[in-house]
Amino acid sequence: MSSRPEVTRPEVSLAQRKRQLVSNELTEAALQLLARKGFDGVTIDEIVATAGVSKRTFFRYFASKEDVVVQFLAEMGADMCTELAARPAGESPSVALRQAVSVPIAACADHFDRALSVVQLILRTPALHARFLERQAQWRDDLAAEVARRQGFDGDGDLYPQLAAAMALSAFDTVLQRWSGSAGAADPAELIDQAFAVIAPALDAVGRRA
Amino acid sequence: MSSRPEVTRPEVSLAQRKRQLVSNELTEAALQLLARKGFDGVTIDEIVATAGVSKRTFFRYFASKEDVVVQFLAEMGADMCTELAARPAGESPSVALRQAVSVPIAACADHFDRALSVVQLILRTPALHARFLERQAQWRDDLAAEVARRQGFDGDGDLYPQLAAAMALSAFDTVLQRWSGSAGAADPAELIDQAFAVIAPALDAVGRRA
DNA sequence: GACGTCCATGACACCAAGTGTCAAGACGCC
DNA sequence: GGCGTCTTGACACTTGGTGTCATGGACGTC
Repeated sequence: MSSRPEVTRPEVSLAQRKRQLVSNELTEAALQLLARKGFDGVTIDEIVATAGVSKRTFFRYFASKEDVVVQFLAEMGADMCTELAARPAGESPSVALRQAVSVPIAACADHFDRALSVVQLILRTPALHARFLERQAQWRDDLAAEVARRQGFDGDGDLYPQLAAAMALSAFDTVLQRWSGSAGAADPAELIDQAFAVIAPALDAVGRRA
Repeated sequence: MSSRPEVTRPEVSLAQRKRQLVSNELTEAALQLLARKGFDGVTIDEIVATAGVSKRTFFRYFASKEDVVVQFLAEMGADMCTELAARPAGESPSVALRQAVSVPIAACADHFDRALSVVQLILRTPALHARFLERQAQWRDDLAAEVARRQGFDGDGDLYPQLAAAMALSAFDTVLQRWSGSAGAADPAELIDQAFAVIAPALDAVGRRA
């Protein structure tokens, strides 16, 4: 945030738009090929040939073959944290977390077909599932920090924040699993409600503290 | 080696004992090297050179470089399921699951130093953490099936079994994390109790069913 | 004791993921 | 037009992982 006598184009620079374009092209080519031929049935060379760039460029945009899929859902974690931070302070943990988790779920329902095929691909491919879970572990830490802040925990003393975040993400996972298993037929919002009905007694039992 | 009055077991064939020997040698070499130089700092060639076998043989015993570490904790999942199945039918879900989760934790405390270094290695290495979580997802399904059986759920209708298993494993993860983070100083049994005190209200709220 | 079978192994070639390096081109600024 | 910066492609290279085949040892059978 410098008060620099600004830029002719306050919009994004041409270079950045080009970067975005290449990234989109790569993601598009990858998701289409992977959804059609499976994760192990597609090589990086195939993807980059389709997208019209070199292999080296692929790895300048994505850290790994898994990354191009998982990163497609990357902002989910950030969205959840943002939403949780935005919930009113007085709201109970179960309600606040349910709203937070609902954000990415709603986004899935939004881009229905695309999201469904990606989620199915991830859940069906061990290597992708593993990376997805690992990324979730980072979301969990972020969520836990926010829960601790909201509920006034000082930090590492109590297990509640970590567990509350973990339970919310378990609900998220279970919903995703059911949703993709039903080929999108199940209502995500309803599944979320059912899942949180199960875990809410633990989330809201946080009464006394030191 | 076998200084003990040897029982030549016709049960276990020589071939099987040889297999076990090679497997142990490989695991030993791998864990020592990995703990010392980190996951990315050790190549398969180094490991097999230390163990005195060929690279091809390594992959006849382990599916991947990650596997040699994660498989070291593999029976944990089976142990948990076995213990859960052995708990008395009348026991509440929270108690039964706590006992089940306590089994591998106690095993960790048993082989203290070895288990600690392995757990720390896993939690500190993204690739290993990912594989570990993915393996846990399989444990979760097994545990969920057993929970469903115990509580009389018919199967895929209700989310409770999946979520109960997920919560128990979240407790497991959180305990492992705290334990390894404290370099083994924290008491695992105490951590387990704390964790289950948080999630028990949800586990035991399973009242009515179809 | 010789023979045939099974199985684990090692050697080797091979594919695919990922990285380091470098030269060439595109862009922005003066 | 000239110059620094950023992006890219080409290429070589390391490493994880697999297919294939020949060897050799253990074991059972004659």
